[in-house]
Amino acid sequence: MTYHHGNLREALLEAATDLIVKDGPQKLSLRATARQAGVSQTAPYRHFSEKEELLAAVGQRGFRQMHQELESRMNGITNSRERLIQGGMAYVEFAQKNPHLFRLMFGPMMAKEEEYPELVLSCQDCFGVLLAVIAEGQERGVFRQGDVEVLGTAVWSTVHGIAHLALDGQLPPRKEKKFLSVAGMLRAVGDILIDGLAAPA
Amino acid sequence: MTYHHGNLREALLEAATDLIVKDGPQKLSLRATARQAGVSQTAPYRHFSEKEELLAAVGQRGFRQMHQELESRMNGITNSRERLIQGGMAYVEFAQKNPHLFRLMFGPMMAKEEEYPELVLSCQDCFGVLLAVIAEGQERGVFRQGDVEVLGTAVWSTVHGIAHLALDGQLPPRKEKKFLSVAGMLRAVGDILIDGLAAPA
DNA sequence: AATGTTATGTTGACACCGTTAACTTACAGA
DNA sequence: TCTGTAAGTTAACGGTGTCAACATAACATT
Repeated sequence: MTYHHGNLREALLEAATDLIVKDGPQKLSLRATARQAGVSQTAPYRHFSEKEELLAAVGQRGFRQMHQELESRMNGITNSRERLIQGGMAYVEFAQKNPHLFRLMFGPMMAKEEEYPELVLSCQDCFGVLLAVIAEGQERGVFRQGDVEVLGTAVWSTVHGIAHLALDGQLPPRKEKKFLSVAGMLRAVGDILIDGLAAPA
Repeated sequence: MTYHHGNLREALLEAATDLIVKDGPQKLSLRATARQAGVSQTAPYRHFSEKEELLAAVGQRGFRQMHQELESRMNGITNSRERLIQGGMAYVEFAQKNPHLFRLMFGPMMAKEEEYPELVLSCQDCFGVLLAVIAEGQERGVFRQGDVEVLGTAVWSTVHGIAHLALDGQLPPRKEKKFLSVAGMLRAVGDILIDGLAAPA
């Protein structure tokens, strides 16, 4: 038993992630996080200047995890169109499996790039995965020519929007159409988008 | 000066909206809201059972305002394709003009349909505007056939995603491409999507 | 007009929270 | 071994959400 914890920063991130996954970022208290890590209530201030900084670090961890899941899902698929779809599926599934974390990742801290540059960078890392797929598809003549970032933004926006709407329970379209799963919805929407993205015959 | 306020519920919503627009929903305190409305700190509990219920009501108001702005923007435009684009523009501009409110509207309360059915309904009202445009375009043979809600979800997802990414400062694509405005981005992305949405020649 | 009920406001209190200040302990290099 | 610094502690401040108990105004019935 040491007075110094040794690796408190990581322990706090673990604890905070646990609590957030359970109850959402709104409910997270710094004191509860410290408690969960078995440490006094002000110990976190040796590692994070304020609560929001801890939250940003948790978000950054989320992006790293998502990056990993994206790559492992698309691994081994060669068809560009299918790679894009599977990447989108992994993205949406990540959001559905970790709704609170996803909301935190794209929460209000994202808008403050000067304060949390690392958070923004780890987000852009994920975007990079998408850009690579599109560039590859362009080289193979599967996708239309044009600025990769513009095409990428089109895809990202759509997938990101689907993820958000799914979290909000607005997907699949309501009424009596519960038979359309989120995955089915994503494929249907993806088909429309990719038709527009396709290279002219 | 009356003991009874007369219309405290509306006054509280006004006050809360003001405070949220200024500092975001996170910072809003029920007590500050009461203060701003010139009333004791527990008076709000006569109109809202808890803080979140007040927030949900503010979000609902946001959806009503957005609905209005959507309709007034698309008013008078006949070309279906352009109607869709302009509607999307109004949607994204609303998000950019009211970032905190937009985040609140699509915040965690949206996921609890049983607790806040009216919030969800006022959201679907906005979706309805979009569905109408698409159905109209289908009748005119401008858009491809198919389930209106599926096509609508495709468009909504994209526009919604763009709005979110814009709030997060991820739009326009970073690097040196600041020349691409959000509006320009929306049009570029919209073109891709609508190409996929177009009726076969 | 008098009276009782209910809706709407008030004060006071409780436990919890974020954050700062001042203090203590462990370790690392001279 | 001494000393400075990093990493922990306790104590305290003002603010917050929420509940219980109380007060007043509006209204409905007679």
